[in-house]
Amino acid sequence: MAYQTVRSWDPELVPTPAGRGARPDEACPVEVALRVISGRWSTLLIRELLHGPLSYGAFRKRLPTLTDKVLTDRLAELRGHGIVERQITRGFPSRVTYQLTPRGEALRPLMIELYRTGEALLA
Amino acid sequence: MAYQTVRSWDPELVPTPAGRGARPDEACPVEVALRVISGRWSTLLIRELLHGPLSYGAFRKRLPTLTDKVLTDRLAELRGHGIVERQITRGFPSRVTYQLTPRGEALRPLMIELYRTGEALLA
DNA sequence: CGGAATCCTATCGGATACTG
DNA sequence: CAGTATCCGATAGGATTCCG
Repeated sequence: MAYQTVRSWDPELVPTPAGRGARPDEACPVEVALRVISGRWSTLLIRELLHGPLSYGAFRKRLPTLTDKVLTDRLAELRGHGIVERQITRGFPSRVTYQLTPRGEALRPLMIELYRTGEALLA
Repeated sequence: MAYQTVRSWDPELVPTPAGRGARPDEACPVEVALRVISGRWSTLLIRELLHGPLSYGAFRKRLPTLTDKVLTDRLAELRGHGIVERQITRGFPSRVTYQLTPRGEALRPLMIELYRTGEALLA
């Protein structure tokens, strides 16, 4: 009979089997969360939207060095993840605004924790 | 006189000027935190180490599809960030183990929050 | 056992120009 | 105002081979 060391999972760190894979896994909750906030500029867009809805042009004013292509890419990605939605108001001029969905608002505690952890690492 | 809308920062979300930049910034706490956990396999290595020290070979056994190159890269990166340290025990056989530093242990709340948020997004 | 050195490819994101 | 369409260089990370 051979011995083996069985590792028990910390139930606070890894409460469900979904986080116990032996390889990168789309369904792992940690990766799900990371995927929606990952990508250059993503956290900046989320930060802006956590303060309220913005138009395309308002993004460009607040983040002047962000190019159209990347802004469009990121907004599409965030919309694809159900984090952001686009509101079009018809009329002259027709107004387009982006805002967080309830799913998007759910990112706030994570953003706060990221900030906190980053500050701790800097100290 | 022109009007302008001045945005006030949510002091819980962005408590210090370090997080108010208009472009991606290495010194932004959010990016600092993201940088140390980013990269494929990184969160898996951190998860393993949050359960205790591991040898190089133990990593390979627990994460069989992770290649030497990437494992070496990630460990070097995590060591460079001061998250992980390497302990060498002389003798036969000479033993090498990797473990989290106190800075590394400080990532635990963030990992838990990532998991929580990911589960919320999946629901 | 515990790595380092090469090579190769896919994706990412910046620059630029154009459009309804 | 609110985007699209191309192009293109830099990295990231996987496969493979070799080393003390």
